[in-house]
Amino acid sequence: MKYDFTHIEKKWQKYWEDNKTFKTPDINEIEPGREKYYALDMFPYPSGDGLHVGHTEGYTATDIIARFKRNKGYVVMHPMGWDAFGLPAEQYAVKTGIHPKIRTEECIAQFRRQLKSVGFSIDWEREINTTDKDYVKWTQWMFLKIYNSFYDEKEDKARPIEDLIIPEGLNENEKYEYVNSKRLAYIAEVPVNWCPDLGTVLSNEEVPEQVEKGYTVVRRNMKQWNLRITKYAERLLNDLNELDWPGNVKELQKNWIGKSEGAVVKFKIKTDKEIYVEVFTTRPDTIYGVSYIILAPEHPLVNEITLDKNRHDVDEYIKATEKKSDLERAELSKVKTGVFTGASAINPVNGEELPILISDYVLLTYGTGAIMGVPGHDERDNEFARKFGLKILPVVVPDEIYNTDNEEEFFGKIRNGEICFSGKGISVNSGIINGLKSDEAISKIISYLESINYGKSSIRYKLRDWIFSRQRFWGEPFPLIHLEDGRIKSITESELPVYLPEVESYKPSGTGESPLANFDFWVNTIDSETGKKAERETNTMPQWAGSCWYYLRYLDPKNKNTFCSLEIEKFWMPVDVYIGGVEHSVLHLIYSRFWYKLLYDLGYVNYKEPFRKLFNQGIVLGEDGVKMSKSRGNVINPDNVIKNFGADSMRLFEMFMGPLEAAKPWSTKGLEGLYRFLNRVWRLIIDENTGKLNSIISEEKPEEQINKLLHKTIKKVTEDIEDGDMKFNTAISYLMIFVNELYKKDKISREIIEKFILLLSPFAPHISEEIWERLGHRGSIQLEKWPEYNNELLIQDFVTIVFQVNGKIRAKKEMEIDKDIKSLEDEALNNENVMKHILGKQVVKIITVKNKMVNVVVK
RNA sequence: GCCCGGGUGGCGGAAUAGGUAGACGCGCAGGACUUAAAAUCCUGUUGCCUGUAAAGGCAGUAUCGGUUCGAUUCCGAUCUCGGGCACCA
Repeated sequence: MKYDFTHIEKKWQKYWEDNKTFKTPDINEIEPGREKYYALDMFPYPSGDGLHVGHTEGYTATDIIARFKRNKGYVVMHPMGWDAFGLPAEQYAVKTGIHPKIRTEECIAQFRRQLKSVGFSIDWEREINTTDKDYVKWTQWMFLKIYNSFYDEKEDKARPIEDLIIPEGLNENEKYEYVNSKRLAYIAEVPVNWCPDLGTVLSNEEVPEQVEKGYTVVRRNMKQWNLRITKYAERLLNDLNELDWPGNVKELQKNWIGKSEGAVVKFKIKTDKEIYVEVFTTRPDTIYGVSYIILAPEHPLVNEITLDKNRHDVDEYIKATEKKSDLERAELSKVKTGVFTGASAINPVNGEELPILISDYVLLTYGTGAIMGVPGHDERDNEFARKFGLKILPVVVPDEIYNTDNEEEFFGKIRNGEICFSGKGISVNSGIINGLKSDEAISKIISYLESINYGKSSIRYKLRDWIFSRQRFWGEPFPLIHLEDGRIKSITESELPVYLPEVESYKPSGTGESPLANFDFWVNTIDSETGKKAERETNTMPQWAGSCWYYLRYLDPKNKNTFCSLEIEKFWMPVDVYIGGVEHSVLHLIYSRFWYKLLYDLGYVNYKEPFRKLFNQGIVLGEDGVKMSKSRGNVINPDNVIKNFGADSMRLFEMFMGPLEAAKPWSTKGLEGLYRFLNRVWRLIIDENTGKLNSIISEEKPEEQINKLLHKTIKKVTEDIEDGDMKFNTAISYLMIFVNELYKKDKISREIIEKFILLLSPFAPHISEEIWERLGHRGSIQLEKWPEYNNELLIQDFVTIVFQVNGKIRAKKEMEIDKDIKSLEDEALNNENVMKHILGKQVVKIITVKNKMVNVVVK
């Protein structure tokens, strides 16, 4: 009987399903003291294209770990679900008039079938779908918790809005406005990325993806819902330290959060009125080198301070800026532009008069939207000053130039714009901070500015609040209503979920509102508390909403009372290993961390961080070495691979291609190699004529040499799975070496074979189950104990000693282990080839490393 | 421009508390089995040179230099590929 992978794989997939082999026990069924392991995959968006080999690569890695941990005695959580809200289903609905829910179900069915065909050890009873009413209910519930919370700066955590202390003396309306201004979800007129083709706004993070697809994105001011993620900037940054994440992802998040420490400084505007402009700077020590002030064109002060004679130019400039998208603003910026407002400001440290300009290289959204121009020590300011002929002053010198003969030359070069020094050094021409190192100068000048009430230290982040609304149909509606008096109110929890209507048209409204705005029957509602007329909020949430917390719902998927019980959450969280694509490094992973921290603040979860260990799988390239794409026709379909070679071969090959994080090309030839390996395993153990065990398998005790190799293999495979590097390629190569060795034997102990099959089983579970059964066992191999290795058996009797002369290898010799240094050296010096190379030369010294090498140094 | 990560045979990739470079697989070449092919099995496979052979020599981990008895591994400079950020003051 040949290795009939199709038959074997179907048989065991059915067995696993019938016997609920991978069912994770309920919390009260778990024996006390048993260790848990939570192996999580980034759940897929079920697209119409079906699963691709990139999905299966990451999922295979997680599955290997999950299966291994079960064998190791852990109670394992290994679930799967669907991130099913999303644009493709909606666009399909616009085209066909079929409700996205229906299309989504079709796609899910396809994905589910495919995932099952790979043999992943998933507990399918925990399957979740972000578009289910039950799931949407809890996403909306969480939104309400966020909406009804504020950030307590003193306690540094979110708290329920009821705890907010409202200042005395406010009238009803002011109270309402005050509370709204503190909510962690708020509506605001903000510049957004509007995509006319899609009829929706996009988050900054989403823009590049859609632009790549050929959609245009423009900048436009719109009222949008925002989440105050910026309140969590510091915690999101600090808590990265405790995570076992790839360094580059931590770095990416760090850059994204973009913390800068510096100061805000007030400059008085030279008029008879008391107006000040505030700037943010990381280098307040350069304040004596300021030669002008620049405001962002949108800065609220611009209109107020502009002189009549400059007004025309300023207005023109603002108009031109408005037309530019962010992208253009950045790109065109190679040549800096700007105009004078005619106004000037006073430098608080020396009374200097400074012209005020506007320029689009200053961004309203960062810092205070205004900067102090220090052209001697900032590249951008330098470029600007040279273009506009503004004065350049040297106020910092590098340590090595300070107080040397080169100082004057350096000053000259700064003044004429030849060089710009943005590093730290020593302050000069700087009044009270002369002679101080930059860091000291910074603290001293800040103290001084504080003392005269003209500035204070300040920390700024690049991270912006999260624009949380989308003008789409296929997303979670906001559980909010608009009353006739214009007020916004959250609906009561008992009314959740607010689900999407059954309609026939999904086209954008054209007004910039969500398609939901088209359906009066859905929009018009009644405030359940007062019975008054109200309209539903028609925006929907972004796709990230559902993926912010799905890993929690798996733990307690059927709970009607809460999204996940606190006790269950405590047992299973945090996630022990989370595998997915690097493209989610800043989007999904920062949003989920934020969301989880918020739930933590409000007492709904037990930990500070959700994902203890993160790993990014690399992409699988096409056979031609470039990214797989339909247009190139180099897409590999897992269905075909499984049909032709089996799921076990595919799993094995995807792990054998190389380290998990690397981008690697697919190779059908390579896949065949792994298929060949499995055939070798099969034929080694099974007699192809009878289907019974091969006659070379004996009940005798294992032979010593092969037993030693087995234990070496156990050690390697165990460590490769456990160490977290996800280098399964080397584990598999050891399994191959072992099989190659077995092929040289004419008798193999059954014990050896059984342990080997256990080692193979996480990688190639179907064939392993089948062989395990044919070896006479009942029940799944998943229930067996993982083999342990015996350290004593790892000790080698012989080692190869290398003999070198002057570092060049001249001979090698097999020698008994642990030979003393003297006998190693004697052996080396007596070696024919060594002698040849030291002949006629003087031996200077001999360097010997026990069990490794002898190096004879000669002159 | 800035930050991060890489450059090892024909290919995917092994091996770094400095100590046998190229494990394992693919491909290729030769052989066995077969009428033949496929499948399978065995042998070889970094390059160059000497040698019938056994064997030996030289070079070699992007390039150049350094430290060392010894460097793919450590240090410096350069080239190059990939990813991220990109006026963040």
